[in-house]
Amino acid sequence: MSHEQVETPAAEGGAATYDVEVMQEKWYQAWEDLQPFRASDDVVRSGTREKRYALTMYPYPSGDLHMGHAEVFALHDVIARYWWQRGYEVLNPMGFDSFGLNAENAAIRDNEHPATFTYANIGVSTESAKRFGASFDWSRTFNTSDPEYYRWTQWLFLKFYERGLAYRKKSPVNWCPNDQTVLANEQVIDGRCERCGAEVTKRELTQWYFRITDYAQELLDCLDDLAPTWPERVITAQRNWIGRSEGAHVTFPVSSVVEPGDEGARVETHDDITVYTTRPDTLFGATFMVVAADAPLAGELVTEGQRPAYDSYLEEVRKSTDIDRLSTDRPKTGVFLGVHATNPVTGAQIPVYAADYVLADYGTGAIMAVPAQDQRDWEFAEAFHLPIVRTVQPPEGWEGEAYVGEGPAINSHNDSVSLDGMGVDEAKRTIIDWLEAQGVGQGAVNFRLRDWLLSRQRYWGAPIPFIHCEKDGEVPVPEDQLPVVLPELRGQDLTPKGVSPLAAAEEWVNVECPRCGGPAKRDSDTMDTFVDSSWYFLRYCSPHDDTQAFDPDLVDLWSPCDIYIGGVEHAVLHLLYSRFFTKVLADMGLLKFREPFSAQLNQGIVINQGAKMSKSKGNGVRLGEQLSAYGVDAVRLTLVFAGPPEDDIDWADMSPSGSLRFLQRAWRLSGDVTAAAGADPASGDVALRKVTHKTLRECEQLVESHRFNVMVARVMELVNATRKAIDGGCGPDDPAVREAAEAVAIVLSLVAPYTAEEMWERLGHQPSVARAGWPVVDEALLVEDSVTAVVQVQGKVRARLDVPPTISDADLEAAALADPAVVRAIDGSTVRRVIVRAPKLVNIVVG
RNA sequence: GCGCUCGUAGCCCAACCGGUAGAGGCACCGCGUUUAGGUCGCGGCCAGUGAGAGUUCGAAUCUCUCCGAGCGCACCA
Repeated sequence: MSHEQVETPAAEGGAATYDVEVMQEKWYQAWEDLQPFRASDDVVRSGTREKRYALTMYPYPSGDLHMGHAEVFALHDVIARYWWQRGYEVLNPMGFDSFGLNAENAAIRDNEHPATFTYANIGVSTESAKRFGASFDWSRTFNTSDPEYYRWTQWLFLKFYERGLAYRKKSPVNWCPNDQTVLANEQVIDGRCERCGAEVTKRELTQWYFRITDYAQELLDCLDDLAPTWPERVITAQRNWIGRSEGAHVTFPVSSVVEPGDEGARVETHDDITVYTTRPDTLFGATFMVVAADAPLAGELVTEGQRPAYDSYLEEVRKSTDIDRLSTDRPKTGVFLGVHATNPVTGAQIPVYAADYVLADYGTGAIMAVPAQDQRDWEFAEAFHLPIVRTVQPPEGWEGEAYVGEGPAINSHNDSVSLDGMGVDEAKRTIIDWLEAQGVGQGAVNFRLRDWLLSRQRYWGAPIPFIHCEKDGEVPVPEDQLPVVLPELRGQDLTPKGVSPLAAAEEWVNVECPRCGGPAKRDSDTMDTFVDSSWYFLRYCSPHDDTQAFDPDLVDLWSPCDIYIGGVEHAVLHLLYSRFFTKVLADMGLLKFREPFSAQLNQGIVINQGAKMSKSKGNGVRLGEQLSAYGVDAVRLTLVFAGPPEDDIDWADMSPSGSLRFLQRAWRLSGDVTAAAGADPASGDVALRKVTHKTLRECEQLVESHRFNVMVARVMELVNATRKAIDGGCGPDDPAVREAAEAVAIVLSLVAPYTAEEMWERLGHQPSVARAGWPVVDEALLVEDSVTAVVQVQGKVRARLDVPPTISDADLEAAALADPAVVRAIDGSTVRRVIVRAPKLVNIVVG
C-alpha cells in the first residue's frame, strides 16, 4: 500500500499535500533542533512551572520496537503531552533495562559479547522511538548495563548489606534448568520460569537475599493509600502475594519417644516443635503433626529406625517439580518420623510425620494437623488412618469433610481451660491467652511473602560487590573500588554451567582480601535485573551525576512519579521490588517519600485475530510495516482510539486506514481556513465556538480520566463540525473556524504529532504545536441556549420540547401537559403523578 | 473450587448522580463530485443492552439467579 495523497491549494506555510513520509522527515529534523521536551530543573525549582513526572516502564532492548511498545508509548504520550500543553514542566524520561539473558544467549549463539547486541538494539530502538514521535527527554537516558549506572546498583547493594537487608543463606531454591540459574519466588509462575517457561526444580544453594519481609507489613498497609489511583488488580495481586495472616505459634514438646515395633526402647529426647497456625482455636483437634519433608527439622527428628524410609521419601520429594507438587487432587503422601509430640492442651501423644504438603519455608516448616477443620489434614488423616476429632460444630445437615466455617467450639476443654460454646474468634483469643499464660505459645502474624533471592548464576548483570576470604569471610568491596566491572567474556565463555561464568574468569575472580590482604575470590554471581529496575526511576532525576546514585534534592523536586504506565505482568515483580527499595531508601534518609508511583495505568496488549501474537501462530503484526503503510500518526491514532487503554487491542478489528483518512480530513481544515491569524474569535460564529469550547472542556476531563478513546471521538466531532461550518455554515473566513481548527491541532498534538505540527504551521504559527499551550475554555460558551426536554407518559417518550436550560419544574410541567402529543397519549386518563426533572425530563404517570 | 471484572448494532466502542439507548469509527448501501477508480462531500441501513426475575414513575446502569468470556488466587496451615 502506498501513501495516499490529497491535493489542496497551497496555504501559507506547510506542504500542499498530505505526504506522510515528507512530513515525518521534516518534523523529525525540526524536533531534533527544537528539543521541545527537555525537562528543566530550574524551571521547577524557581516555581515558574509546576512539575509532573510521567514514567513508562523502560524496555528491554531485545531488538527493534514492536506493536506493544508502540501502544504504551502512544498512550503514555497523550498524558505527557497533555501536561506540557497544560503548562506543567514534564519529566518524561526513557532508558533501557539492558542487562539480561536475551543478549547473553544471543552472544553465546553467535560467539559475541552481550554488549554488542545490547547496544546495537538500544541504538535502533532509540531511533525508532524518536521517529515514533514519543516525547521523551533523551538527554536523560541511560542503560542499566553501563558501568556508570551499575556502579550505583552495587553501591546500593552495599548499603542494604550495611543495614542488614542483604544476606546470604543456604536454602532450597528455585532453579531453572533451561536458564541455568536460580529464580526468585516472584519469577516462578505456576511452577514455571517466568522468563522461559521451563519447569522449575529445587536446589539446595547458598544465595544472596534482600530482606523484603522486614517491610511486609508496610508494603501491605500502604496499598490502602494507593488503592484510589492504582489498578485494582495490581492492589489485589500484591495483597495476595504478601499474604498476611494472623494466628499463633504453639510449642509441642517432643517427649519420651518410642520406636515402633520395639516398644521398650527409649530414644533420646528431642527439642520441641513449634508450629504456626491460623486456627489456634482448633488445638484440641490436633491429632498429629506434619513437618515439611525438606525442612532440616525433619532430618533432626527422624529416628534411626525410620531414617531409611524418610530418606527415600525425601529423595522422591526432591525430584518432584512445583508442577507436580501444586497439582490438585494429588493423593497425600508422607512418612512417619518415629517420634511423638505432646498436644499441650490435651496431653495426648500425637505422631509426627514428614510430608510434602507442608512447606519448609513458610511459618516454622511444621504444622499441627487438625483434620476435622482442615481439608488437607483430613485427606492426610484418611490416607494414614489417623484420628479425626471435630472441635467446631458444623451446621445442621453438614455432609462435607473438614469444616472450616464458623460454629461453636466443641470437645475443647481440659482442667484449666474450656472453649466449648465459643465462636471461632472468641475461642482464638481465649486459647492464645491461655497459651501465653502457660508459656507454650503466643499470638503471631505471618506473611506469605519470602525474602527476595537476588543472586544469579549468569554473566550479563551487575556483579555482586563482595569478596570471599577464607579468613575474613564475606567482605564488601570498598566503596572507592566501585564499580566492580564485568570481565570481558564472550561466546562460549558464557555457556551456562550451573555456576556463574564469572567464576571461570581467573584473573578477575582472584583478588586480595580488602581486609587482610590474603588471597580471596570475588563473588561470581550477578544481580537479578529486577535490582537494576528497582531504582532507575530515581536516576532519571540526576542521570549524569557521577558522585552519587541520585541527587536527593533533584529526586525530591521531581518525584514521586505522577503516573506510571506499564504492563500488568509486573504487578508483583517490579512494582513490589520498587516499592521495597523506595521504603529502604526513605529509611536511609535519602528520600522524603515512601511510595514511588502515585498513580498507575496498565495498558492492554496488542493481539491479532483473537490470539496473542507469536511466531508459532504466525499472526505477528510488524510495527515497521504498519508505520510504512499508514504512517506514524495513523498507527498512533489507531492504538489510542481502539478502546479503553486497559483493554487488549485486536489489530484485526482495527482500521488504520480509517485513522489515516481522518487525519487527512483534519489536516485539510488547516488549508481551508482563511480568517487571519490572530483574528478575534469573539466576533466569530457562536454555534461553532460553543462546539469548540465544549469539546476542549470534555477533552480535558477525558484525558485526566484516561479515556483517550473517547477524547479522539470528541476531536472527530469537532472536525466534522468545522467542516460543516466551512462548507455550509459561517464560511472559511469566520474567526470561529480558525479557532476550531487551532483547537483541533492542539488536541491532535497529543496523539498525532506530525499532522498536528503540519496543521499548526499551515495555520501560520511557529512550531512546536506541542508547546503551544492548551486553549483557555470560555465558561460562558459552555452554557446551552436551549435543551431538549423529554416528555414520557408511562415511561414512553411522547414528546420532545425545546426549553431554556433554566426552566422551572412548574413551567416545564405545564408545557409538557399542554403538548398535543402528550394530551393524546393521556387520552382522558387520570394523571396520578408527574415527575419533573427540569430541564431534561417529565414523566407522567396515569392510571 | 474461591474471588473479581465484563457481556450494548455485522465489527471496534460511547452513554455523568438510575432519566431521550448512540457520540465517534469500521464495514455495507445510495446520491453528488470525478474521464474512471480511489479520495472528498452528503445521506442511509443496523441493536433495545447475554437470559430471566426484582426494586423504581423510570434500569444498559441498582439487587438476585442462570448462561458466556476474561483475569486473579488455589496445599501458605
